[in-house]
Order: sequence, then structure tokens, then C-alpha cells
Amino acid sequence: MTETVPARTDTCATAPRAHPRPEGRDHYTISEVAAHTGLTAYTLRWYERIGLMPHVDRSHTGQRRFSNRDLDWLAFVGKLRLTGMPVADMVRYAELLREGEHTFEERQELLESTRRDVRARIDELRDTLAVLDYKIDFYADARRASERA
Amino acid sequence: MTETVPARTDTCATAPRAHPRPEGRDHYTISEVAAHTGLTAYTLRWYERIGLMPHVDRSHTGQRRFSNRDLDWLAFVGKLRLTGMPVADMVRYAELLREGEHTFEERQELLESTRRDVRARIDELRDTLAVLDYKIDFYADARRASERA
DNA sequence: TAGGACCTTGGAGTGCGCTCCAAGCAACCG
DNA sequence: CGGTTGCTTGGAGCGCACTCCAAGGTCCTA
Repeated sequence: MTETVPARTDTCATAPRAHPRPEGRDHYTISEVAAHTGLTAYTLRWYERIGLMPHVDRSHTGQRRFSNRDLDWLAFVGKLRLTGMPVADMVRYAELLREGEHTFEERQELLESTRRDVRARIDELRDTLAVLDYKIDFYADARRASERA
Repeated sequence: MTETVPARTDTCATAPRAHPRPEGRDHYTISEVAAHTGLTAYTLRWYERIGLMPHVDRSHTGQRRFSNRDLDWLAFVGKLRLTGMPVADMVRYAELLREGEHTFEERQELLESTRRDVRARIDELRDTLAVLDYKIDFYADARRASERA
């Protein structure tokens, strides 16, 4: 919501979906979402409390009814979490989404800075991998040598 | 220490060094090490307390004198930290080092499992990068479209 | 109609990885 | 000589991201 650009919208960006949604429906209870995402119901409510989750639809009696869009958003949040982005920054992004189209630029910048962070992180990990490989080789060599002895 | 295999030892594995050591000496005070590593003196003492740092040499009056080997170890610990490895696991590795050669196998396994984790982490981050790229494109397109209008 | 899932708010608790302090004293540097 | 740096132990505090609970209620399904 808050986004109005033909056909594509921001919150449903993960094009091909790994795990199909639990069912073909478009509304899920909190426990279904918990099971699907691996988050607890507590955490889902907490996400909503702190503004990380856009307001979730309610049934006529007040129970949460998560939509596919909500699941998409949660999947995206999951990705951001993997990058180590602090929750506060994700909340900021969620706010920008709520504020409408005039925040496009800021959103783009935020994503680009995140992208830079992720790239840097990948590079760091690659360095680490090299070190690990070096050490693992060392142990492999040492053990081969001791077997020969 | 604890390791006795010709020429190469485990703790000095990061072959070409990015930043040369503060000075050509082989002993450094705690504050020199703090400056060099970006860790605080508190953290360095804490590392020693919890067994993440092998016992550091002392001057005749009891002050810590970090060696180049210690700096190598700290650099390695820094790498491991980047992988998100819990401190407790690093402590475990340090214990294995102290226990001597008969722990070679376990050390190798630990490193290999870490390597798998790092690889998985890199893959996750690459996925995330793809999502970010997709979204950034979306914003770029949207803004180009609005400029044309 | 029973039992389980769900609702609310506010606040407390947890685990991790630091981060810092107190206090009293030794050592080093200009 | 004075000021900075260092030493020790044990413990407290912090920020983050959850994680969970209380309590009193409503809703849904078998």
C-alpha cells in the first residue's frame, strides 16, 4: 500500500517464490504466519508494535488476517535481517513506504547504501573464507604428514 | 604455541598482511594493541579472562607484552567474529590449540564446519543482493517514468 | 459447549558481546 | 617528580533483538 505504480509494486519484489504459500488463500492467522516464517506470534505482534509491519488487516472481530503482501514484506524483512541491518533502519524504511511516493528517492538511497553494505560484507566473508581454506589446508597437510611418518 | 609442525604454524595464517605491524618490534603494550586492532583494552583483557586469548607474555613487572603471534591470533579472531561465530565457539577452538597436536582433527572439523557456514552466509547475502537490485531497479524505473511525465 | 487460538497493553526477562568501573597499587616517561 | 599507563578481581551496566507473561476477555471448531 501507499505505492501506486503500474503493475509492479515494491513490497512484492521477490519474483520467483521458493516456498509456495501455505494455501491459496490471501489471509492467514497469526499462527499460520508464524509457522510459515519461523517467527513466533510474539515477534509478529512485536513487529507490528514497533512499526516494522504495516498495519495488518483484522477480521470483523479483531483478529489479525495477514495477506500475501504481508508475507512478502516479512520475507523481505527476513532478507534485511540477514544483512545485519538494525531493526530501527528497517522501521525507517517501513515508514517511508507508508509516507507515499514522495519518499521514492530516500528509499532508493537507503537500499543502495544497504547494497553497498552487503557487498562489503560479502567481500569480508570471502577474505575469511580464504583464511579458513589456508588453515584447513594446513591441518590436512599436517595430518597427511603424520600418517606418512 | 602448543603447535609443533615444521616452519608453518597455525596461528600465523593470514599470509600477506594488509597493515604492517605498528613497529618492527615483537612486543606491544595493551594500548598499542588496542590502537592497532580497534578493540579496547577492556576487551583485550576480557578475551584473556574468558580464554579466547592464549596467555599473553608479561614483562618482568607483570605488564602484558603482546607478541606478533598474538596479533595474528587477534586478526584471526576478528575474521571469525565477522562470520558471526559465537565467542564460545572461538574459545573452544582456542582450547583445542592449547591442548596440543592430538586435537588436530577436531580443529580441522571445526574450521570446516565454519567454512560451510560462511559459504551459506555468502549465498544468503547474494540472494539478498539480488532482491536489493530488483528493488533498486524498481525505484530507478519509477523515477525515470515520473521524470518523463 | 468445551477447549484452544486469538485479542489487548505494558512491562519484565534473556542471552550475547561487550564495556566500564572501583580501588589500590606498580611502572614508565619526560 | 608527576602524570599517564598499566596491573588485579569481581561485578555491574548496556544495547540489541527478541521472548514471554499477565490478565481478562472474545472467537472458532469439533
